[in-house]
Amino acid sequence: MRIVIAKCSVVYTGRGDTRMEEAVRAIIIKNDGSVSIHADKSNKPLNYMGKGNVFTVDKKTKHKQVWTFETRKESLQIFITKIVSDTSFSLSNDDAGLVRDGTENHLQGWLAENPQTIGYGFTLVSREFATGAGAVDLLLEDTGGRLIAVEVKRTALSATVYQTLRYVDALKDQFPDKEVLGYIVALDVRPNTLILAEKRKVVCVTVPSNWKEL
Amino acid sequence: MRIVIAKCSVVYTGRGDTRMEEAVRAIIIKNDGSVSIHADKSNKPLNYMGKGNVFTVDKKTKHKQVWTFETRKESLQIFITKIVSDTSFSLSNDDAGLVRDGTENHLQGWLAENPQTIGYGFTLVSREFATGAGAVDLLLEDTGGRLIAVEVKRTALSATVYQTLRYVDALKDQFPDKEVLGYIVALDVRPNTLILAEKRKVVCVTVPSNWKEL
DNA sequence: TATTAAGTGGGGTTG
DNA sequence: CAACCCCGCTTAATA
Repeated sequence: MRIVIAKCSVVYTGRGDTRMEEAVRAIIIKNDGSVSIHADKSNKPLNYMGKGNVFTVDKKTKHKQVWTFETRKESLQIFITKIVSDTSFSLSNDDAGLVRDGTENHLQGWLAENPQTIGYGFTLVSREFATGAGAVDLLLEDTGGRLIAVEVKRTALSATVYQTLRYVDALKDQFPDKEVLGYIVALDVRPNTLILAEKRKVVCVTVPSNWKEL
Repeated sequence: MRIVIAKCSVVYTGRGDTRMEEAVRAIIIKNDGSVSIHADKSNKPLNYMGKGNVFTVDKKTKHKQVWTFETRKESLQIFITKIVSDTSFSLSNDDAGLVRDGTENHLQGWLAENPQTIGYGFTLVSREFATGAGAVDLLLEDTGGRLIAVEVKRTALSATVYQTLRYVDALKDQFPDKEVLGYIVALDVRPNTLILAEKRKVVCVTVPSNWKEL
């Protein structure tokens, strides 16, 4: 990992076009070839390019250089005016990285094992059940033999309601003799989404954020 | 801007929960208080926290420290085992940052002024026209007096088709005596999206990525 | 390989 | 503050 502090301006062309006027910034070049350019604020870089680029240095003079990072479709050029510092460090190259807990996937798994928390007497029919409109997260059945199509989300938005309705319609086609209900189970259901869901007869269940402790 | 190279493990709790085993990583602490932790790959940090946190250091011994970054809702703890390097740099504090060109907004503006590029004889009725299902990007009219609801996107996905259909339905309610057509104009239309769009009678128009030069 | 969906998504705009 | 939508989104799962 190489960290360069330099006065520079930057031009990017590819998926979009961006440019930055001259300023003193931190340039981080990593082992995999990725590069990011940082100002002294925000955890996000001002500009960046992923691994897999070709890095070339065009030395006009000792203090006038153009660094080019190029892939087939994109190019990032750093016009170096003055280098303040240029250091390389050796980090762990077997870094296991980040482990996530409590994602939607965990929640879905837990709900599959505890369907009665969604509604009294509910039992699991299938997980990721394939309908004509895509796979529904959970397919349940209530004590009256009605099918329950459950869409699990961290945050439920209005599009989630329409998504659930498509599953319900597809299931009604598949099982013409059954009654089918749509449910949304989410950590966060927006007020607007709730209103829309009620209008379209979709039930929303909010899961407390500490569901893991149950 | 302070750059620390250290052997450390990390725990984050807040919007989600994450943890990282011990490894040598780069820790970047900026002037606005934001922090990010980097491995020697990817332009993105392994873990981070935005500005506005409270930074406290709990020194067990010279080489055993716990750095805590806390906001009201989140907390990031870095368990420092060994510090390899600890340097501070002064960057521009008046960095003007990034300027973007050629975004979807630009495209939408250009299309509003050149509606005939979408279809022969099309004329602009309104931009960001409010329907009951949200604002449609462009509302046009063809020579036959039909209304054209245009959704402009960089990349058109299947959800875009449903979004357009909701606009079309809402416009039919608003103008029961008019015929209403749905159009998607995008730089990139995925094959699957195209198939779905044809099935639902939504027209897709692909804009060449060099539209700016026209 | 391509498509879909999740993310500690981020960030801006509008009501 | 919430809702909505774009982003050079990125990234992982999946068909």
